[in-house]
Amino acid sequence: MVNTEDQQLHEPDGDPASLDARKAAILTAVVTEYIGTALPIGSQHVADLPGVGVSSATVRTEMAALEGDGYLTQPHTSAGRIPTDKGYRFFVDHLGGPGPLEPVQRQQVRQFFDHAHGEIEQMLERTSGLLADLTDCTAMVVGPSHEGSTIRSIQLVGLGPRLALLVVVLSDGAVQKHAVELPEDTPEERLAEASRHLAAHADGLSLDMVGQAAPATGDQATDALVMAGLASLLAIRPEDQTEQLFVGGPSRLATAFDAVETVRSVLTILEQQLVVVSLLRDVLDRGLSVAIGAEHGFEPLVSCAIVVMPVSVEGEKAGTIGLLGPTRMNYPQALAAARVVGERLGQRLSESGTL
Amino acid sequence: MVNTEDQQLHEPDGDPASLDARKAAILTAVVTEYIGTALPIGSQHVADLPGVGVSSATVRTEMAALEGDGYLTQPHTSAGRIPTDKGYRFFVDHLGGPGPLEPVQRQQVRQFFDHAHGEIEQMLERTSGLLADLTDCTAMVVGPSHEGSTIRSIQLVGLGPRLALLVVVLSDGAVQKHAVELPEDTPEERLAEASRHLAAHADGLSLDMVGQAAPATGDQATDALVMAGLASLLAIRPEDQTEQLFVGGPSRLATAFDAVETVRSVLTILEQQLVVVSLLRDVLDRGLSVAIGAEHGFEPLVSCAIVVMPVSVEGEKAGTIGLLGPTRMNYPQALAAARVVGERLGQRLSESGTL
DNA sequence: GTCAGCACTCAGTACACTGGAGTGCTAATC
DNA sequence: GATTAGCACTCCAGTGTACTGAGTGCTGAC
Repeated sequence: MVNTEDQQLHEPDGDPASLDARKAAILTAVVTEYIGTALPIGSQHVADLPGVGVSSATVRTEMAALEGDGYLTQPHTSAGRIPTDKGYRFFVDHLGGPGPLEPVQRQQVRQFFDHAHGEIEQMLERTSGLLADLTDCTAMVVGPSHEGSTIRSIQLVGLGPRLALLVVVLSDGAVQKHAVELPEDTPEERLAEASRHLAAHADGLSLDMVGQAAPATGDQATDALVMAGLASLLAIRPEDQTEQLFVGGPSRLATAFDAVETVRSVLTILEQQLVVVSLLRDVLDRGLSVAIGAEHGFEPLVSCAIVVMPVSVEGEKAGTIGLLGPTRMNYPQALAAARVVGERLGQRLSESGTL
Repeated sequence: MVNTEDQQLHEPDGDPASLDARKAAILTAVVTEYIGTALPIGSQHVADLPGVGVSSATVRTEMAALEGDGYLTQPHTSAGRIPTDKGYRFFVDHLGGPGPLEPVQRQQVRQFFDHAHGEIEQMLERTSGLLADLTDCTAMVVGPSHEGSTIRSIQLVGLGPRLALLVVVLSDGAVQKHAVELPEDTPEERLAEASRHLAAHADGLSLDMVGQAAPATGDQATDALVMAGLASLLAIRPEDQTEQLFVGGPSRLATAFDAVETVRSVLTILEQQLVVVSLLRDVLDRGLSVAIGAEHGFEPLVSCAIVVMPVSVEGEKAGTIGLLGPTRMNYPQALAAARVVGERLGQRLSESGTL
């Protein structure tokens, strides 16, 4: 009876923002403790925590109310409470910012970026490893999209009598290559000649635009080469133009879940780059930085939570960072790590002018 | 090579090459059945199999003998037998060749290589996926080493006022790139000029040799650029010159093992590219095509078996294929898949002239 | 040498019992 | 009216016992 009234008062239709201070404190305590121990949390345990200041009996009534409102649940009648996805959601929404990183970790990040240099792909790959180390989650790093970038250089390099490699450098520093089989033995000079024509035609264009016919060169054999090069360019497009995904520390999944079947299914998802990339984009598009349980609408990952963080270079979106863990992942830590690494990565990318 | 013969000729104790026909048949039956069911195999079950033709009692005595010789073991007294690593070793050594592939799979391989084209890295990556599909093991594909290959093209491409990208094309079709930060704003023409000098100096050299000082150009600013380019080349060396590793289907590990801890530790190994690459090389160097349990001497993988297969292009070693699974993996199938895919991959690589 | 028969072993399952952690409820207290 | 101590209740986890059945080793007969 009392409960029903309470529900109607506090719960217009599942308003997670309105919990009185004590309920919020207890819920937060349960979430924090459960994240740490992975064991159901009992009322006594919560009452013993500093800062709660009420007896276990009071905690019990509050917990019962929280369960009624869907923030907590019990594995079985005589067990402690564990948070529901809604409980985690409240927790995350009321964190008040990502919070700071441990000094040791801060140091680790600084050191990493001080020593990072050279190739962007390699750096992204290693960044995923760093994130996995920092958070004990599986990390996903999506590289910048080549969508807006234009061709800075295009060149045919002879590798054999009938084989050449088309090497394209984009304005964002990406390099694409494609083997071109030649119909006939082609001397080096003709390749160079064709390269010049291709470059003249394609320089400054985006990969999408380049397919249009190039002007004739006057020499038939060279024209054929140019055409072959353009054809290869077209072949690149669908395959390699999507953002690259780097997954770091998949083994952490086996630490996070103790059901091998869960590990298997999540690993299977991670093997599908396209799925992962679009999942991250999807979460980001919906304005979330954390997707808990079923929130992302992707059934195979209901037992997971995802933290996303855009990486931007001078205001432009230049990639995404993602962290994948169990719903009871350490959100403050994960958010902090994602934010710090995201910022530093953005800086690093803008320093090396990759946009 | 020599090792294999040696091993088979003088065996320390208990000669694995000499088991009488019936023992061999029973051992083979146990291995085959256990590979299929993952359950301990009882004497009755073996006696029921076609081709055995003796009673369960006889099978029992033979099994007891096989256990005494270390080919079989019992999880507990009243259970059936499961093969030991020595048992698997005997099985593999007496397979009499990899055996054929299922027609469906053969078709799958053909189709794959008919549609494979373009980038070598992408092809290797997909090959690892194909192998995982075919064998239900985790597949490892090691790309060709760039060791002997020489520089075919070298070019500085301007990406921003103070940033250039050094793009190096090797004779085997590999493309390496490295960001070069420029001390001052550099016009396009000077980059081109420096590129020409770099190319003249480096063309035909291996990456190892290129570090030597290039002749002066006469222009100081250009010289500085050339030096910066050479410095970047040196920076590439240790990092990226090792063979690339592509891992396909790590989720299969979670199917193969039901202890989540095993999955975790094997996944952790797979995250260390260098370790995996050198492990595969090591097994290959010892002349083995299968390493079972502790045979590879790598403690974290004692519960695994590894199948390796060199990929060669016109007699030259051009990469390695590896399959990783539990010791009770399907050896005939794995060997068959590795052989067929290895051959086709070698053909494909030689067609596209990547050596 | 092979095999049917038999006693034996032991994992797995089912069942009952217990201890303890944790709950919900209620009545007393502030 | 909110808080809390007290209490009865629930249910998991752990333990002990009994039973089953798959599989073994051994033995004696063919």
